[in-house]
Amino acid sequence: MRVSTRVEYGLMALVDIAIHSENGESVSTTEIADRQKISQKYLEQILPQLRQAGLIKAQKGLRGGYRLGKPAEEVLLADVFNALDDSILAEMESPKEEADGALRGCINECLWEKINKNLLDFAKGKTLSEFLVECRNKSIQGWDLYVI
Amino acid sequence: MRVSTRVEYGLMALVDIAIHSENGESVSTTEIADRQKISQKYLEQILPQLRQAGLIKAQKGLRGGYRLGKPAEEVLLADVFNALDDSILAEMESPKEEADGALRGCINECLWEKINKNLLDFAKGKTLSEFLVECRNKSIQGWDLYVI
DNA sequence: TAAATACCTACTAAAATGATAGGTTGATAA
DNA sequence: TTATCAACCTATCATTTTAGTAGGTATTTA
Repeated sequence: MRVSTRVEYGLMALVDIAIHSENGESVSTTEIADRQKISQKYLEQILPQLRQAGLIKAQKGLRGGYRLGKPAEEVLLADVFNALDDSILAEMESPKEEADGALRGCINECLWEKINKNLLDFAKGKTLSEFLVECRNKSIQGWDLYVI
Repeated sequence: MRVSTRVEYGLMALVDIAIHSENGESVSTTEIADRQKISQKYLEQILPQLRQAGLIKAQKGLRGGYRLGKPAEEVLLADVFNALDDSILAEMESPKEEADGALRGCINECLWEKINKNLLDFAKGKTLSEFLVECRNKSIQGWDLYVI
């Protein structure tokens, strides 16, 4: 399954922010873009979406930047998906889309709904804090995540 | 999660072929396109891919058409995915793609690999025959699937 | 007041998607 | 033998999505 760079970059930014704001400082897009090798201008479009979803908080002006909007234990992968990509969990809340024919509708009910349910369950059960632990473990194992 | 029309139409065609070739006759693209309200010319691009994957067999010429290439119990959803869409199960066999940075790589390992594994398990466990049963049940419940 | 920062809007190049169109080959039935 | 129907092949195309680039505005702090 393919995932957009928006989601990928958004997740990377979240991890970066979580780790580098632990001292109480805000983390700027410039820092994130430099560390994670992401286009700053592209990030500037992504992070406001995470802010609107309440996942991060912004501080404007000199020495401003981002912090987490809530504890990392409460930031769910599903929230990130919903904030950055309409399609991933599309079937989640939307009333079932009209299928042209009945066989098509049957396929939707029998397959896609189950697949989406599986994905949703996974995404709702995965927190940023869990994810941070896994990343730190990787880092200890010799990865250079630019996070420690 | 979004799915391409190629996969959707391919599945519809497989169900249609399975049901309408039970009497031993081949099923033509014209029939499928008419019954399922799919562009015939578009179907003509999709079905050869299913044939190359061995899921259906083609018979050229007058009174020709398609039949299943193997028993419906052996046709897996995963096979259909692989035949019609490069990206759905992309991570399945391919050697893990190079991630730019280590954090990106970590996200790939910790998240996408698990998500793809879940999807793959589901797709490998779902057979066309199971699917046919579900479709017939729907049909009995009042759906008009043009399949009975 | 200068610098750094988030934020906003518009634009764009490239790729993917969802077809449409026309022609070729092969099998069958009359 | 020939007309017809069928799979098959290749090219083209319009639209949408993706992945950015670019430039400017508003806000905060030192």
